[in-house]
Amino acid sequence: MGPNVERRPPVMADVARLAGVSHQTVSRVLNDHPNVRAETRTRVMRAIDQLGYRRNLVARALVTKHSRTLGVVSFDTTLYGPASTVYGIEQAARDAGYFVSIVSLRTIDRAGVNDAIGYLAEQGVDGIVVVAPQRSAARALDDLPAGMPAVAVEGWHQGEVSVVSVDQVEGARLATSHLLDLGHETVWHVSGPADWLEAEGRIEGWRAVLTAAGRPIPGTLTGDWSPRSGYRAGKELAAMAGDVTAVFVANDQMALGLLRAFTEEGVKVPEQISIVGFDDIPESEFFSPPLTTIRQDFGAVGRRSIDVLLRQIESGEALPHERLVVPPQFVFRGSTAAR
Amino acid sequence: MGPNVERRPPVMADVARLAGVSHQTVSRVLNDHPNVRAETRTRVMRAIDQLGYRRNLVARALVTKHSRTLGVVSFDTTLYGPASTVYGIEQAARDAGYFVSIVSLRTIDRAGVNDAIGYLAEQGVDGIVVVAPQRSAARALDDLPAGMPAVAVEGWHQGEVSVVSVDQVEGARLATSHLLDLGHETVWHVSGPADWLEAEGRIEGWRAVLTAAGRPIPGTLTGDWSPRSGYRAGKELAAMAGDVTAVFVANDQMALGLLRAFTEEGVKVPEQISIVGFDDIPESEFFSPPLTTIRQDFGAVGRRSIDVLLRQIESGEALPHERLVVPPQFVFRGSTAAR
DNA sequence: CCGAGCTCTGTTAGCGCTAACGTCACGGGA
DNA sequence: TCCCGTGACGTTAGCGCTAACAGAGCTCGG
Repeated sequence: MGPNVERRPPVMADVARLAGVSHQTVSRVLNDHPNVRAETRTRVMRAIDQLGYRRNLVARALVTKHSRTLGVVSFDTTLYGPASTVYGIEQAARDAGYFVSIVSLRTIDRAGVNDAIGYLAEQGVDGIVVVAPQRSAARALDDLPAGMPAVAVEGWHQGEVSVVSVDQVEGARLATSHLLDLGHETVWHVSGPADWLEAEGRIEGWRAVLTAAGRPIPGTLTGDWSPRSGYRAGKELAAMAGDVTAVFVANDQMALGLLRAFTEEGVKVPEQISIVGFDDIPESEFFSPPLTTIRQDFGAVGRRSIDVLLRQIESGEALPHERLVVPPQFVFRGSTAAR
Repeated sequence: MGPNVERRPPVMADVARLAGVSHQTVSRVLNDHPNVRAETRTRVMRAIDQLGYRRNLVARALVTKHSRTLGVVSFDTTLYGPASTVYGIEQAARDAGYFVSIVSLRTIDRAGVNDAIGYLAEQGVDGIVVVAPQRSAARALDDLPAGMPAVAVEGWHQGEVSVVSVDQVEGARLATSHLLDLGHETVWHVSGPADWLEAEGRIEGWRAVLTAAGRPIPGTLTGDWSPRSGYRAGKELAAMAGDVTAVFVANDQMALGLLRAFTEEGVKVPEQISIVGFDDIPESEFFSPPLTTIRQDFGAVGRRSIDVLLRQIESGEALPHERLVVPPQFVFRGSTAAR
């Protein structure tokens, strides 16, 4: 044990000393500055891995004003949709050389989202992605710190920020039209919870198709995205089995609940009632019967949102906010049949 | 437009000037230092929100050597298990005042995990959680940067770091014993992919119970956790319907695949074959039939891992590494019945 | 043959904070 | 009265990096 018992990690100056150059030259090597002699470069490199040196990005961020870190605020990343979106975001960010700092909210409201954004701002993120599926949460984007690049995912469409989302209305249209094309007189709808933008969009698309076709519009049943709520809705629907022949359910998990309820009540799918879901979770294909549904490309949403955000960050300017829409895709499987 | 067109965000010195104190006093207010007069404190606070000042945690981290950020490296956070674990981690960390920086690997191997750890170390995280469900990945923990606090989740049990995991062997025991208690002669097993520690643990527990009971041990079918692979296994099993009366499937998604295959082949569950899954994903309760399974408390795993990690960080010392085990829970539903 | 213009490297001055120490006023015990 | 402890600040010196400039040695054209 010499005098340096304190094994503090090596810093740039240590590398410089060992390589016999100035610390600035080390910095130049690390940042691929062109004006460094090849011989000097290798000498520095040798010193670097001899000492096991790693540069301190915190110090770097302090002077460059760029942390190369992006903030993500999301809600319940346990759900398939948010989880997939965040995954897409993280992948795209890392491919572009950015880190991702995540805050996932337990309950989502304006204050919570605001706090989260505040924390991330203090932490020095270069930009923020807000996965804001609820109206109340999306509004928090109105009071972003000045000059903070940001993008909303599945969010509100008329704020000061760009928005990337799947076209929910179109998805609902596809689902509803499919059912009508099959000869069903009308289509019932089990919706997501109020205040969720996705739920609203799906109701809108469903209603629009029925209206355009001049069909009666049944009252909607409201769920909370969970299989259990779908199960409850299924029981209700089964009770009116004669009247109901087609149901568009706002997500696959609730559709599973319906399927279960119908099985219990002896209602045959698709013989008596046809069902269309939404999301295309990996399980849907193996439901009994396999679920006809609308696929959302969450990965694409994540990637696109990072594209938009990075363009904003790297231009250094407040670009005009755009609205990017990812098309949904109809997936035909066994839960729907002609009347 | 005055001379200060450049609207750079306010810094501590700006607050100090406005409040008529030194920047150090501002710092003291921000850090709740006791020796500040109440009147001074309020004056500073007023200046702070008059300017909309937010402190720069990057600068703070540079001098304190603590970023209050934790790194998490995980694999495919789209899957229910990892997603839930990461969610638990994030919640626990934030409750303790820490941020979470995530790296999710596309493919998991030693080099990838090592790189991820390296990035996080450069970024100045105070500690790292590695969700390392595969043997190869778990080994990357052997070459952590010196002095970096770390904890492995669902990982290898004999490294230099603490490990938190659900007791997979015990879970498999519960599943297998249940089936034997029901009067089945033996139990087949559809396992997870090789190299996955969870898959190994479940095989071990299953085999141990059969061995102890002196029952024949059928060859295992191997899946990849996906419903599709379960479906394939189900087709095989259905072909030998007479011989097979009970199957323990290594996760719920594959169990869903089996269910589907059995439905197609006209094999009745649980009348002809009983099935037990693993995980208790939210959907399981609504499968047809509802799935008997083993619940893993991923949230608890996440929370415990943060406990261990923070204890390490805050003690500032290399504590003896421990092995924390979260008990699994048996959940009886409709997919199993007496022979 | 000389200065303009390169390439390569070193020196200096911060980035925005906190730690450590210095200073000053006050107050109470001998 | 003096002394010293203590509360409430201010001042200074970095943390580990990069940007900006400085300077030394070289090439090359007129």
